[in-house]
Amino acid sequence: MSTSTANYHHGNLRDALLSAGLTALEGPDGKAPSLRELARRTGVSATAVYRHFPDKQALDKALAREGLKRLGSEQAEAAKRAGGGAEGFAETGRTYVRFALAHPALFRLMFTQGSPVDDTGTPDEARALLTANTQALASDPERAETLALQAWSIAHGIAMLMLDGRIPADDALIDRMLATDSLFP
Amino acid sequence: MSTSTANYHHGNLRDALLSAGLTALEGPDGKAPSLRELARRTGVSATAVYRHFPDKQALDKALAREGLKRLGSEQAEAAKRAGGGAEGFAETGRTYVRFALAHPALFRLMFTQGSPVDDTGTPDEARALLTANTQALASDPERAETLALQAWSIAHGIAMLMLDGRIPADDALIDRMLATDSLFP
DNA sequence: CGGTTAAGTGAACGCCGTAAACATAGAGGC
DNA sequence: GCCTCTATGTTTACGGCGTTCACTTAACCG
Repeated sequence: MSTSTANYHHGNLRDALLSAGLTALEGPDGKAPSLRELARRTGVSATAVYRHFPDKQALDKALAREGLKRLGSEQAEAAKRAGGGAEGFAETGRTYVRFALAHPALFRLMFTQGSPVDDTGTPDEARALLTANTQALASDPERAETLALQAWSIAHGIAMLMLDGRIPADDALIDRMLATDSLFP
Repeated sequence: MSTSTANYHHGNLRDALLSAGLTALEGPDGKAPSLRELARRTGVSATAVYRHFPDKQALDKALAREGLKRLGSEQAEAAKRAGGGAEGFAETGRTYVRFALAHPALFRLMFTQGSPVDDTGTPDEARALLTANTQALASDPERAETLALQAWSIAHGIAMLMLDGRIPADDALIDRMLATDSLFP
C-alpha cells in the first residue's frame, strides 16, 4: 500500500479523491472539478464521497490546504536557492505569482475557501516565511507587519490581475513590478 | 417610462434584468444570482432571458461592465473631492478597496468575467484615471506604467485578501497599507 | 462464527443553464 | 381596417449539479 495510487475501492478513498482533485486542478488550464466528476474519476458513486467529507466545501477546503502546503514549500525552496536575505525574500514573491499562473484553478480555490488556518494556531509555511522574512528585513521593526501585508498584497494583486487577464502574464513584467528597490524605500 | 422600474413584461426586459441583477449583487452580503432566480425576480420565464442575452455569461459581462462604471465614477468623485494630485491619487486607491468591501459579489464578478474592454479601444474610467494619475505623478515618466500596475496590484491585492478573509477588513489598516510615502520612494 | 459498524450503492429531489417548439402582441404595408 | 411578419414572450424537456435517504456489503472483533 503506497501513499495514494493503490488500494482504491476498499481503503483510502479519501486520499484517492484528493489526489484526483489535485490532478484536475493542477494544470495551467485546470478547471474546478465537480463532486460527481471526481467520484466518477475515482471509480466510485457520487454519494460515497459523503463517507469522507461532510459536503463539497469540506473537500474543497482539504484541496485548498494541500495547495497552500505546496505553495509554501515551493517558496521555501526558492528562498533557500537564492541564498536567503533580501534576494530570497524577493524570490518568494516571484514564486508566489508564478505558482498562481502555473496552477490557476488551484490558486483560486486556495483563496476562495475560508481561511485555511481556521483556528488551529499553526499558520501555513507560506505565511510563516513571510513574517520571518519581513521581520528580518524591516529597518523599523514595528513596521514589519505592515510591510508583510503590503508585500503579500502586491504579490497577490499581481497574481490575480494576471489570472483574470487584466495584466499580461509576462515573466519580465513580474520581475519589474516586484523589484524591491522600486517598491519599498 | 422612467429609466428602469416601470414597463416590465412588455418593453425593457433587458434593463429590468440588469437592475435586478445589480440589486442582488450590490449588498455587502450579496450573492451572485442565478439566471433563473433573476428571471423569477423580474416576473418572467427563465428562457425569456435568452431574447436579450445569448447566455448567462453575457448577462454577467453586462453586469460587470456596469460595476466597473460605478467604481470608476466613485473613484473620480473621490479624487476630485480630495483636490486631485497625490492625495487624490491615494484616495482612488482607498476608494477601490472600500468599493470591493461594500459590494463583494459585484466586485468579484467584475474581475471574474473576461476583460471588460474586450477590444473596443475605449478603456473604462477607472483605468483612465489610473494612467492619468501615475503619468502626472511619476518622477521618472518612463516608469509611470510600472507604477500604475504596481499601484493597481496593491489595491487589488488588499481588496482580494480582505474579501477572502485573509486580512482583517479594517479601514485603518487600509490607510496604513496604502500610505503612499511608505510604498513608493 | 456471528453481529456491529464502517464504507459503498442506487434512486430521488430540487436546483441550475440551455434548447426547441409553440404562442402572441404590435408594427407596418396594403 | 385588415393581414402578415417579427420581436418577444411561454412551456416543456434535457443533462448536470449537490445532497438526502434507504439499502447492501464487507471487514473486523469478541
